[in-house]
Amino acid sequence: MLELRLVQGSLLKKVLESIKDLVNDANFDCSATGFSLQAMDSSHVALVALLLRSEGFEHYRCDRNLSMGMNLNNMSKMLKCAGNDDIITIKADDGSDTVTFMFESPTQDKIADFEMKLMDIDSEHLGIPEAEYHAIVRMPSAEFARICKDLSSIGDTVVISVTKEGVKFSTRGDIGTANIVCRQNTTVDKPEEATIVEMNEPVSLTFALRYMNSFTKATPLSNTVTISLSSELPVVVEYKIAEMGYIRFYLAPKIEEDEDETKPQA
Amino acid sequence: MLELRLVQGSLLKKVLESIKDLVNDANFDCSATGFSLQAMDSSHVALVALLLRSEGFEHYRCDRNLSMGMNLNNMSKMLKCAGNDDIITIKADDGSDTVTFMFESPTQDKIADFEMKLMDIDSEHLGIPEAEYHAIVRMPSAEFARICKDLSSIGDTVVISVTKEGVKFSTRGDIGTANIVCRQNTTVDKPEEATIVEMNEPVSLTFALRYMNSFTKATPLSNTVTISLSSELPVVVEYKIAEMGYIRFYLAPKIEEDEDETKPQA
DNA sequence: GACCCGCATC
DNA sequence: GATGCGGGTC
Repeated sequence: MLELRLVQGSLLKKVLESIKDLVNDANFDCSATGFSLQAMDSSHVALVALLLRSEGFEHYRCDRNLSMGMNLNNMSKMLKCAGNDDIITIKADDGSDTVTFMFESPTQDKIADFEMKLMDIDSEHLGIPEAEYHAIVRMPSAEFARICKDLSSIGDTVVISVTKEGVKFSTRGDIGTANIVCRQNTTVDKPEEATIVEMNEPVSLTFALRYMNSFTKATPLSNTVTISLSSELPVVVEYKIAEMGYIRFYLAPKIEEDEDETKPQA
Repeated sequence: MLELRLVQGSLLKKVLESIKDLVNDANFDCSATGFSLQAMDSSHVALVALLLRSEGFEHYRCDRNLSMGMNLNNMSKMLKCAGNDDIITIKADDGSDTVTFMFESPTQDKIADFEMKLMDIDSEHLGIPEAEYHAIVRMPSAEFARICKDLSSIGDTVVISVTKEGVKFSTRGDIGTANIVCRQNTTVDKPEEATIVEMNEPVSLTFALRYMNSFTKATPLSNTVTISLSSELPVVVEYKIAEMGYIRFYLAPKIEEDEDETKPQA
């Protein structure tokens, strides 16, 4: 028996908006710890890891670990039927092949329940080791989204370079080149507007903008984004979900080629 | 000679927006009583009845009864040329095969007139008997529209069930099922936000969501919608038009089939 | 289905 | 002035 009551239902709506374009089907795993998901994108290049800790739910009952395979597109369709202020409850009986989403309007005048069929999905759950990163950049999520969108109109890949001074996003395409430098800036009024660079050693890595732009769909979930970089490791793009957990996107860097061959294929 | 001056011209614009997708051609009937229309939708399944009473017009002159056949798409194109604050005057000479729409801007700085050809349309004007309904639901029109839209992302038909407690909208489709319950609620601050259920006996009827979603195009005309249901009778979905009349949509229920065959074809 | 723009609301 | 919602376009 599973029953998770999330007062801020819009969080779950946003979570689905941010991953449904990347992943078609995925298992949601419920345990005493929380509600989580780990999945590769459809082309098996990027990885999404979501965690919503049990403490973030108003009510969290999970009698035993449960893995529920869902079609994220269908799940998203159902969640779109919830109002942004609705309370969302996720229910499943043990052994059932369906999950129920219940939406309560703030006034309790409208109560909706949506039942969705579950699917069998075999997914290898990767253990993702905690790693030391050469550099960790924290910056406003909207700014990062804007940069990725802007650069993708020029080129297909972005080179992210971190130095003590800040972080540089560069691209190159048929029509020209672009470099956007964000200087470290901690003296801003509001902490969520700060750009903070923690650097152990300089690093410069290349990524496909197509995936970066997918990741930035999670921008509504958090004011800030954290980008963790090491040479030879996948970048981690993390959006914290207030009081509950995070959504993290992992993407392997492209192998750097010659300077004048900056558009290698994946 | 016909001359109808409607100060709130946006009403007429909204009326056309709400029926032009349902009905291609229709006769507008003018009499001393008012300006009215009754027409079946193009697939002959739903019926629209519009009434704009003469008292709602600033000036209403209709020397003798007149039936004017119009292509609603063309009429809508012309009305789109009127500003939302414009005063609209409808003019026709006896025996003429055209109608003229005149638009006056609020400041009188712009006066436009659009002449449209009339068409011969033979339409049986159905007498619609006043009926006793098993249940009448009044609810915010935007909420009803939202429910119809949401459910249509899951299934093709909606079952509307009224009990003393409230009204339930249900559907079923390939990806799952949905039930939305709206409880009776008269204690709300604003009367237009209330949900009121008058029930003589419980009723449960099935309708094609495609038509319901067409009807809800009339939502801008009124804050509330009234849904009148009886078994074996067409449902009436009514939007009152302030100070002037109403627009009503009639739709026959689908014949209920077995529980496990809930998606019959029209 | 995703993206962009305009309108309405707070 | 900023944010959220809805409609239209690609």
